Amino acid sequence: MINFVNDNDNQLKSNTSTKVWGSSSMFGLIDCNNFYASCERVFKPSLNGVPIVVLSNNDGCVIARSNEAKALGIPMGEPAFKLKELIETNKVVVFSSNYTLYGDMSYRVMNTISKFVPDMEVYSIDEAFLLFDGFENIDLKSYGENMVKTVHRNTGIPVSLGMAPTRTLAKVANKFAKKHKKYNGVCIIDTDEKREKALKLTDIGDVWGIGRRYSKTLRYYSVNTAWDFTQRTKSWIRHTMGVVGERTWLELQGTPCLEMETPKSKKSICTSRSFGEKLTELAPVSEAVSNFAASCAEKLRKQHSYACVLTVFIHTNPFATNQPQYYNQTLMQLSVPTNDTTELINYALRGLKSIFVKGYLYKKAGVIVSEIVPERPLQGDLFDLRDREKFSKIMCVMDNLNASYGKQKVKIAAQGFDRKWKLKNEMLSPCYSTKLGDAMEINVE
DNA sequence: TCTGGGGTCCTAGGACCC
DNA sequence: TCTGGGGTCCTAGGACCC
Repeated sequence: MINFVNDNDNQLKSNTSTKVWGSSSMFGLIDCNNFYASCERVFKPSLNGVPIVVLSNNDGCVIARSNEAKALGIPMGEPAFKLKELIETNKVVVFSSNYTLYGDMSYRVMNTISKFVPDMEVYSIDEAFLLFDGFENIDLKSYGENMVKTVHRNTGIPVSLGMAPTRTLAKVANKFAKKHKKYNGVCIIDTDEKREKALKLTDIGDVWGIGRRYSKTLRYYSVNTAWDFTQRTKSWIRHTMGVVGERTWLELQGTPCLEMETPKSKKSICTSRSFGEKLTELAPVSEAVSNFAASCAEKLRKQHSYACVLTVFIHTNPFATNQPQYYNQTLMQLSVPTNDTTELINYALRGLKSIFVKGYLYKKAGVIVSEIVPERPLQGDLFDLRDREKFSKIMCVMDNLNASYGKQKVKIAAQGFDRKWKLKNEMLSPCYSTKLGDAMEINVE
């Protein structure tokens, strides 16, 4: 996702003087506030001011919270069943995740943002890095405020924007923009004074690139804030955290190490799910795995590539410590690179058979395709007996039908109809913005 | 009873070769 | 048969991100 540059010592700039960075090349990080919760709210304005949470697939744990829900102390990632009481007493509104809705809203947000900057990199469903290049004579603060307002007006989604000379600092700035109302949605770090102040107020665990593991280690060495981190020597950081930590260190000093990147096709694609109920027999697991393989194949065709390797894995519920545990996976080299649904299902089922052991309660399975190469004209292989041209045409027809008439209207028999494995989503909202023949206009304000 | 899913990069260690 | 060292490639696992 990210290009690394300036990885050598001579790129290190001195930061001892009070430097005012020019705005010649500033990075921006814009992201949606409480994205999934905000999406649900756009179409149900009656929920303004009401605590909302959105649950992960299978209604497992909390993956998004409105500000009101955060104020109730509902933590991110908390399993839903542990929150039952809190939810009932506080009348928290709960949604199953609706990725069709979020994906479409994301597209609208990104589309609006793209009109404002020469270059952007969509980093995740709810955030994007921006490059402010050639903005020397523009007041970035008011320009940014206008962006934030426009996105909200056009889509109904509130966003925050951080700007700074590096991506890691832009992330820091973004946190301030989100946290404090006085910033009006936009915070800029463009002087050394602001940088120092911001870093002193930033907990080490909140720095982009420093996760739970490293923050624990760092705290042990009395590195508690981002500022403490920058005060250590580069070689100490290198020794403790490797090159990744060193890059973060440089970025926090104001030396960019991470460049904007053009979208690349994925290097691996994974489809996996926990089952709605535990499965003991091969048949329903086969059905699930067929569907996962089909989904991988579809994703491959969408980015016009083939996979050379397919991995299948299955496992029991690791949280059920009183039950016998089993985890296994198998990796297969495909004889010919492919994105053909029928072929990938074949491999996946063969792999599954080789690792499936009867007698366990299976909770989850998945298919991963990797060693992804660009689609290219099909070459005849002496030992390849498959009529690839024919199957390629069939896939094309299938994709087109499913695009016009809805997902899974046409599928392979192995994908089945039982769907014993399918996940729970009992509190799903309608796909407001993408329902067929129901193109929806959003009105806010 | 009930604990997500999909990615990336880096490193250490083993296998193998010369 | 024994010995040493260095390079490369691959893989599994760890760390991080959203």
